[in-house]
Amino acid sequence: MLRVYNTLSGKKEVFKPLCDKKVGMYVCGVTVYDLCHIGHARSTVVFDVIFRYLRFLGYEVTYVRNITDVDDKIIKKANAEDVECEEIANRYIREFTTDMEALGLEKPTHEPKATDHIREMIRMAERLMERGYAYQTDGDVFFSVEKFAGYGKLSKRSPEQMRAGARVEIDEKKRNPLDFALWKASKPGEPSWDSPWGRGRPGWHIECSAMSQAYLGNTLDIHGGGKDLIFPHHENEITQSEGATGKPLSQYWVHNGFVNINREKMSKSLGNILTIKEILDRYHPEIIRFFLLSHHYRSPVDFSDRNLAEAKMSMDRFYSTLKRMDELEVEGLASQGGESSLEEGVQKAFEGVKAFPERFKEAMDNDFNTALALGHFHDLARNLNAVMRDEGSRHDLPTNLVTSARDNFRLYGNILGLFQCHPRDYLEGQRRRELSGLQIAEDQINRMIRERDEARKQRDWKLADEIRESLSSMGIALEDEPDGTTWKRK
RNA sequence: GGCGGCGUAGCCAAGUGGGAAGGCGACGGUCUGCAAAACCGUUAUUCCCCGGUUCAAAUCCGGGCGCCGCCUCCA
Repeated sequence: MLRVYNTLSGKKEVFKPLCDKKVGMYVCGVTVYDLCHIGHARSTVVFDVIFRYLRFLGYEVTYVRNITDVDDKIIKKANAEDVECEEIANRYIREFTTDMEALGLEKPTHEPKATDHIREMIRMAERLMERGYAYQTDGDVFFSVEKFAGYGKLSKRSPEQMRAGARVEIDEKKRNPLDFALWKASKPGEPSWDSPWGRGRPGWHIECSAMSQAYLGNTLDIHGGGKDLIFPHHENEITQSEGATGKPLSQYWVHNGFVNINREKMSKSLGNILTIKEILDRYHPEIIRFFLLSHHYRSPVDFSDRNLAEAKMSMDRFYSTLKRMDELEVEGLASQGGESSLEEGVQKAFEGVKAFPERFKEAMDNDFNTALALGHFHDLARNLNAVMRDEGSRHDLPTNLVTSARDNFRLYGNILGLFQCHPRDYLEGQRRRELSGLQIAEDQINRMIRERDEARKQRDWKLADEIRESLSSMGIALEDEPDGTTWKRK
């Protein structure tokens, strides 16, 4: 039974969609004015995993992730480069799509752009005018916060509290400083659309209210996004949507925590923004996913070389285990073994493999505890390594042990977007990334490995060790395996 | 100032009423020409501090200390 932490109630609640087996999920996507960073990666990976897990549970999920393509920052950038807003938006939509594919994210069911739904936004603003929640000043339309009784219920603060510490700019056109724009009169040089209030463009929050309604109806099952969106964005969405429809906007509100860089908040002003592209240059996408998923989605995570190196080590270990299993499958195994006659270690591995699906599910059912789920993968790998390590008897392992273990990695790994590569491709992909930071070319490494092999055949251990030491000083570590010597970056 | 969250081993990190998961590191061992990898073992009598509730608290309540986020169209 799945339980989900709901920001609205501040508690974990049993997940029960409105409509039996169907789930409507809306997640706030990106504003396309710049390259995406590791924080966007976290949010999209977290909701990608939630999407996959819900489908695994048998739900038919409609997942909507919007693209904000009309916004102050886009306009600013377009003016700076003296191009159309559309050009900026399209450029960064392309980059965003490339990044998402690289991270192995599934495509949402719908990815609507704000500019394709202006009509719905105008209609919602009109409705709010009709119902007395909104007012017009010149060409602007504002939502009147004090008309909506529940204002502050998501972010847990009252309008009085907010006014006390208000840092919002005083806008002469607003009746109350906390009121927010549904529609903005456009200035020259800005994109604009016809509306009952003259040429203008939508406010930020209205796009999500209008698009979630267009694709998923009045009440969603899950509405998600980064923690920073709780206020004001999601608070305002609730206010608008519920003001317009009289129905709850979403049953469950899910928010992911932030990514810090070396314990500092990532921000433009600190200049420590790490883009997804920069990280992908150095780490295999599954390492990034593993790193993100080894923390609970609501906790902050700290991105640092040390922490990423740790994630890499874990992934290397998993793929070494997978590689060993693949080799065994190719080399051939004993046929189905009767479980009763097996030795203790094999018995234990068998039990681990059989218990895995239940353990995995239990972890994920508890508010998507991916960190615990990954712990179970570690247990699985350790048990398997233990029985595969003995060269003499490992070919006596029962086929069904190895195949069901492999299935666990493939099937449950898929929910996390991990362990989906061929081990060779993973190891080589990561190695290629690491080589680019070193002073040595791959063929030179291979040449030195051959020389060392020759020396070892002659039992010239001194020369062999010198070559190994020489490579080591260049950051290359060697591993002698039964079928030859491989290398990796230290 | 208001609101919210966090503090678990040298480090990373689960656990939210009754066993302190898992990983990294370290140390000892098996294996190896020596290594590495892999495996085995050891590594938190105790969960920031002080009180309280309870048969029982890392977990609930009160107070303190420390860190962080939001209150700015930042995921």
